[in-house]
Amino acid sequence: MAGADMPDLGIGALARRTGCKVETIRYYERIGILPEPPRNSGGQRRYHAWHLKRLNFVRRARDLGFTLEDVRGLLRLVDEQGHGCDEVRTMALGHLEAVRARLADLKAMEAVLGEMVARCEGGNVPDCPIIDALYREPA
Amino acid sequence: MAGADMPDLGIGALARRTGCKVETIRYYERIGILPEPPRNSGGQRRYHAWHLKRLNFVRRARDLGFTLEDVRGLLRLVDEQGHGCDEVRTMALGHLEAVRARLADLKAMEAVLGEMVARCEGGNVPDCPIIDALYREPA
DNA sequence: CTTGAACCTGTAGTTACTACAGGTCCTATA
DNA sequence: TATAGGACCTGTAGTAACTACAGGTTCAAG
Repeated sequence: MAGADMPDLGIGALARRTGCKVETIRYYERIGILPEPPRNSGGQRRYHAWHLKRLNFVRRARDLGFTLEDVRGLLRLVDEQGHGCDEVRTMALGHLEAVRARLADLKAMEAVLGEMVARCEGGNVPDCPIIDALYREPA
Repeated sequence: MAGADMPDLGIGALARRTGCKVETIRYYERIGILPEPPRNSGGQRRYHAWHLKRLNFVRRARDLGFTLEDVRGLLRLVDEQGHGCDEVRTMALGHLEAVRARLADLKAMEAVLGEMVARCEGGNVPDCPIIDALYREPA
């Protein structure tokens, strides 16, 4: 029996519960990622559990590196009842490949940087091996 | 005896030799990364070997993931004669750490994505395990 | 001399937010 | 009930690092 049943949330409370910033939530609404919530008599946004769930979905997908366009696609698939699991899988696989490519890039960068720094251990030589390395091998 | 002595280069030739786009070169000039070259009688930019060397330096540093601000700092150090090798080393080390942190992030992403996709292998279940995974664990 | 590629400037678009400015509303306390 | 101050509102502009035009000039080859 933690939170009783939750009537509705202001934008700040939603932000706290999802880890998004308030401005980000309004931004998602503006670009159509999060639907416009109802407003109270004073014109302020009131969110329900549904919005919380959806925003958490968005945030998790973003954390995993999906672009907002990807997220838009995933949400579309989620919203079609009986969504095609293979479409979702295809998107996730494509993204996984992109992540792996980026990983390979970063590993190469790490190797070059690591070697540059290691060669420099010596200290204060007049012609720095790091600068030299940057001038050499334009890839 | 490859290229004889090279008198000067138009912006397009410089672009071809460095792998930068023409617009990028003009952009670097605008923001002060690449100094303004002399112009010919018609007002077009003429580059020399020095610019080629400097732009290659910039490009290589960018390829290694240094920001333009980093590059600005590196160039400043390069231009001070008797530059401090330890300053350069500190920058490179800092950057190496950033790269390693990003690598760790990406590896975590890869693991989660990989597992999501693997659980989905089965095919066309009505409630997709990937979507489920995105709804679960808001991290 | 003509044509078409290369070049010029200046501005706006991209991604995914973030940060104001200048106001209105809500709520708790005195 | 008055009021203080936090939460909220809209709209715009800024960030990084380019990229992509539009609407013109210049260059070089034939």
